[in-house]
Amino acid sequence: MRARGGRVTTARRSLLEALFASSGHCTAEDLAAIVQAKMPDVHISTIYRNLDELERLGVLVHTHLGHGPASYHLASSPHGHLVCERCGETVEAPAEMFAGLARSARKRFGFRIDPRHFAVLGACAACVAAEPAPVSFAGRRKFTQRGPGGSLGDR
Amino acid sequence: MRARGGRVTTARRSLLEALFASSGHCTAEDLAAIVQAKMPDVHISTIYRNLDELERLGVLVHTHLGHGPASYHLASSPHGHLVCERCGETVEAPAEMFAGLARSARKRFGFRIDPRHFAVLGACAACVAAEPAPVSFAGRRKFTQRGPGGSLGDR
DNA sequence: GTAAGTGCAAATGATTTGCAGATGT
DNA sequence: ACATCTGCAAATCATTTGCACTTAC
Repeated sequence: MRARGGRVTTARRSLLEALFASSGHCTAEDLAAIVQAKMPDVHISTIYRNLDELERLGVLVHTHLGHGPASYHLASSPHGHLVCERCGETVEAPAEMFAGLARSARKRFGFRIDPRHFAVLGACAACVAAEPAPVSFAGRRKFTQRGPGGSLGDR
Repeated sequence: MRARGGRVTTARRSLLEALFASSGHCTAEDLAAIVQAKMPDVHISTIYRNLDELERLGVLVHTHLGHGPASYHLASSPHGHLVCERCGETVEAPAEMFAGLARSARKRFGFRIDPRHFAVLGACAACVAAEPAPVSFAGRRKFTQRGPGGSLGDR
């Protein structure tokens, strides 16, 4: 099924391997790091170009999990994301959780939602518990995904 | 109620006026344009700093309606957004549309969602109707919000 | 052989930051 | 007076693009 419509280059093959290896939620830079471990000359712009291409082919999708870079993962098993605004914790939300929203969006506005492209932000269980007082949603402050380790085994 | 904790400067007052005048969904640059119409020397960085400040005070919130710049609006009347990936059409989604999602997120993950911060993308009624064949969600391509007119009266 | 793909450097767009000078209280 | 704000220029971060050169087919 590889690269229908284009050429099979080493950079492309390597990018796909990186995607399969690190199942889910890598930034372009994460993937670049993995690919460059074997092929140091593969440039980040090539990564971006191929991610674009693979997305156009429907092989993968990108998602915005918050401020900061986009995350890429294979298109199989469609799911949305819940991301904690405090700690960056990300949980995959199965498509059926969006069924109610999808239905009312369609009914009221004729709108068909795609719950995959942008994450739903909020507060994870741990952060809700650790909260001082229920002051609505004031004190938000920018957070960064991607733990101290940088790429890959992130969290 | 103005600027509790800080000073009342002309730039700040003017920014608030711009926000009240153009009810809802302005980018920082839109707001800068409005402010600069009267005070040409107010710099965009000042706009950003004050938007940050006002958000910290809970006066306004920012939302990401897609790729591209963030939108700011007054914190009153909490609502989410549905944004068409094809044409950029934006509709305000009343909070209760997210009730089902909020409930299942809490039940399954202890997660408390904030439907305001990121928009839910998808396809608006017009674009769904104009669609050739139901090819799932392949052919996405980047879109730009902000119609030809630029700031303000945008749609 | 030739068009598609690549590496690199430079451009882009949105936002942030350092700093010296201006201004609200 | 003096800390807070502001204007400006430069920095940053994620991503894109132009171009000359390689490479898969």
